[in-house]
Amino acid sequence: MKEKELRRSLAVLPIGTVMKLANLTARQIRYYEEQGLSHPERNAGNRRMFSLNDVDRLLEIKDYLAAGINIAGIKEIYAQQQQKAKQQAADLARPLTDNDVRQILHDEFLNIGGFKSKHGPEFPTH
Amino acid sequence: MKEKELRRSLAVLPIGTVMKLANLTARQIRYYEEQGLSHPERNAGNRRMFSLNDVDRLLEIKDYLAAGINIAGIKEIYAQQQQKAKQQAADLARPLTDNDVRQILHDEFLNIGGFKSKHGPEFPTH
DNA sequence: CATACATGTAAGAAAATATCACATCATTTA
DNA sequence: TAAATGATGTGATATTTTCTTACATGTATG
Repeated sequence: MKEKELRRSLAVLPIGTVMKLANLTARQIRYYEEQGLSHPERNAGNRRMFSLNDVDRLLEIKDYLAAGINIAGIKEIYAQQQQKAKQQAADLARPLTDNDVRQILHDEFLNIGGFKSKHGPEFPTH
Repeated sequence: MKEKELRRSLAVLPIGTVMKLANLTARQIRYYEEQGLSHPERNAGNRRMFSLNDVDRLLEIKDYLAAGINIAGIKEIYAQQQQKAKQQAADLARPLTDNDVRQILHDEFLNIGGFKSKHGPEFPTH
């Protein structure tokens, strides 16, 4: 359902609403943004406007903090998630080159002999 | 899904957001409220706060107006819907009286003979 | 103890919203 | 046709919300 995704990413909530929904102070919300953990949009008047996804993210940050993870740690977690997502997108987007195909076939033969492939990232197999 | 219903009825949107979502001016939105067609909540500072259901209602009003129905007509439509809803709630809420039971049983026997019940509103059958 | 981290708080400016009053323009009615 | 009505625009002014910036605070950590 693509429409639902769109609704969840629509920036429609002012900070006052988000404060209540997430039970956070304005100070906390702005600080998490300052630290690069949250990226609410801005309207024409420079007011922060949040989506439901933004609220989810804030709740997540709150949970991590409550679990004793500091901001630097949370930043790292999100950086790694970002990395993984980027890799997956790349895997999906890049068409197989002739070299990829040769490499895959080569690995196949190696596997037949009981050897393991030395290649880390998997290619889409279809 | 009761949770979804709750989300849709949460008053989280300021009038500025609603203006964009429904493509209405603040004047129009306030006027429809003044006419009793819309009932947004107010926050502690007297600012109108709208739910998704409120936005749906505004879009509906907009459609009715575009269809040539005036405010009085729309008001009547909603009054009738309210009536129907109230009746249905009453139907659901009222426990069966002994008399209801007798009446139903009586109808049953009539139906066996091929006759139709003369009673309009249905009672819950379980 | 000195530092860093997460948050509180205060000041002042800018933006958003409130109400109220009057204007406008089209349609209906007397 | 003049007058009334209905839906919306516009302007003034007050209040609320949010913004940025700066400094304060308490707790944990080296």
